[in-house]
Amino acid sequence: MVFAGRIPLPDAIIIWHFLHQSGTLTLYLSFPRFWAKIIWSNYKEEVVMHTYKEEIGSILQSLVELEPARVVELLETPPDPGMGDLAFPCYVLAQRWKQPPAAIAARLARDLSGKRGRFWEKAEARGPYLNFHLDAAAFGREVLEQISAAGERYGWSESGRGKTVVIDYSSPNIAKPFGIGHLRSTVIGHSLYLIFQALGYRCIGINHLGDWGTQFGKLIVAYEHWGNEAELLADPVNYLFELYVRFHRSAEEEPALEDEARAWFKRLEEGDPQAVDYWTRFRSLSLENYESIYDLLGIKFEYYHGESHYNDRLTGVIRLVREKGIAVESEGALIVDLEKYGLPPVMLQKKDGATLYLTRDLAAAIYRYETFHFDRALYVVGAEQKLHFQQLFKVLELLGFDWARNCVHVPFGLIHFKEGRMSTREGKIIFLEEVLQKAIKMAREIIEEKNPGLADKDAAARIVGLGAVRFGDLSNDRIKDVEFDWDKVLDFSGETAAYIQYAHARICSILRKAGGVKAEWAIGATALQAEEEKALIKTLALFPEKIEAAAESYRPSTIARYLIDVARDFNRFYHNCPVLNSDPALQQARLLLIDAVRLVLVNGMGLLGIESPEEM
RNA sequence: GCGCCUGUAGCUCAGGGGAUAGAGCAACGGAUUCCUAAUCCGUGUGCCGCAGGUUCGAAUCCUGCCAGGCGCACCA
Repeated sequence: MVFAGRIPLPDAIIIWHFLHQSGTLTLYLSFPRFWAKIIWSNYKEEVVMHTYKEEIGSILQSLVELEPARVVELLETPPDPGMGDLAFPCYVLAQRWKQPPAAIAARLARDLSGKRGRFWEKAEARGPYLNFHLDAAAFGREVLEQISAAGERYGWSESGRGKTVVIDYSSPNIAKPFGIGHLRSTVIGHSLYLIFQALGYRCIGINHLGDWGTQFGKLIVAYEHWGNEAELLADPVNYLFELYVRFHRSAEEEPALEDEARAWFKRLEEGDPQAVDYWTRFRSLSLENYESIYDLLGIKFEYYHGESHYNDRLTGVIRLVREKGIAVESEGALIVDLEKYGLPPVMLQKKDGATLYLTRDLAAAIYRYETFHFDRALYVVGAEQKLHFQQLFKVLELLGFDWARNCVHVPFGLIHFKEGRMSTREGKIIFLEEVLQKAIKMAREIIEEKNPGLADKDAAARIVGLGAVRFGDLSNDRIKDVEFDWDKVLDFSGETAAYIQYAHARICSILRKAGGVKAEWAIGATALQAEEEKALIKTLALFPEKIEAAAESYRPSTIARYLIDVARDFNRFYHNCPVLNSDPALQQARLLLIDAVRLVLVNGMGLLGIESPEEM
């Protein structure tokens, strides 16, 4: 509860405040459905809706007998800015009012003729639509003021305040090299982490390392048969990879090796010292490699809780499942029959007594809830594991955990070669490290060619190269499969991170020459009347809702696409509206505008885990 | 066999009930006395997989089919 003067505002949260030199205090408040600005000056309160959408929603409320929120939902953007900035389609009213939509639009336009709002200056009918035209000056000033005041927090909100979201991402099977296939979970998960954090959630990032299971039995068998210490220490990750591939090649002709591997894993689960010793070495050797890549990518986790972390909780889980009476013995194994729910049965314990992936996921989920009391738990894991998660969540539900419905599998498509899928077992894999290094090298070459005078080329190349790889993965809808193509990875033109970074660098260059900006210049926004300027301002205003949309659908691509739009709008502006070579008043307004663009680009790219260099 | 996902321009993909379906790449042409040409502008392209249905209105929702991918008990 916040008190605005004498008016109590329930459920409001102060987002930020700004004390002007004049003594005026500006408060931005967040309500459950909208947010508002309150300006205090001589005890007069003025409440202004944040967006013109909401303003229109309240204006139309009485005229069309619809809830403001419903009106806002129906509002859309006309195909051509010349038609207006926002359109209300009148079809919905046609049935209720028994009139053709065009007649309704005309009538509403008549009702509103001569009227204007704080952000719109006129409304007119065009066919079945009631089109609103923005007051570009008032709107532009408001947008620039807000962005300038919010700065590096522009777009952020408090909608997730007090809530916790646990995000399971990256989660590679170690003892295998970090392949390009691991990139997706890593960057999508990390981006979701940043997005939820921007919305005020407390985020817990967990790297659920695949550091347990039969693959370690396989490695031990391979090492016992063919391994040698010197080679292992010389190049641990590649050597383990070779052993892993060799195991699978040999196992095709000698299936007994698989039994040997299972036996070793069983020994590991029983705590056999020799097995544990092997496991510890293999685990730490490959983890070193993983950590170097996370460092390069700037990714951190709150916890590296691998599957092995839950070992001492597995018997408890098995006991719980038995107590609840949902498990049955079948062919010597312990399973849960899910036929009633249209799902195949799941196995929790093999006939040799060893546990499985799902058993450990069960233990992990329970542990996470007990530890973090999450409001939501996300699993950023490939779409091919959809069934696994349906089963996991169903078993949790059968165990009586009502928080099971807050567990969400965030699936993504497979990354594959033109020729077919990647396979670690067959050695058909691309090393992520190689991809990153090549991208950085290519970026470096382009910088050498385009900007030979740049001071720190290596730093810029690193940012641009890593950005290209990340953006390539984040800009398409995560659910779609992607084909790995070197040409595409190493392409820096068109809809890429470099396009956005380049726009950012251009802005920084202008700002350096101008020597800075001042928030007060927002008053001059009246001067921003060019089509390119109006389009840019409208696009900038969309940023907060894009972040919300990305979180709601768990799709960072929403933000990536949006940033392409921002950069494109900026580039058009750049080519048609000189900043430094314009009249002082216009120059100030334009400087503030491009500074706002800069903030949106930096904040938005930041949510994708991508940096923006000041020069490139 | 059963289940899930995907199918939009030559290629890669946006758009996920609303006005004439959009970008990038590739092709061709143009823009640099001026803030970085990794940019911008212009030219051409579509049975939105197919067939039904719901709706005032469907690329978008529903059903069936086709094609591709991915799953379906001792791997993770």
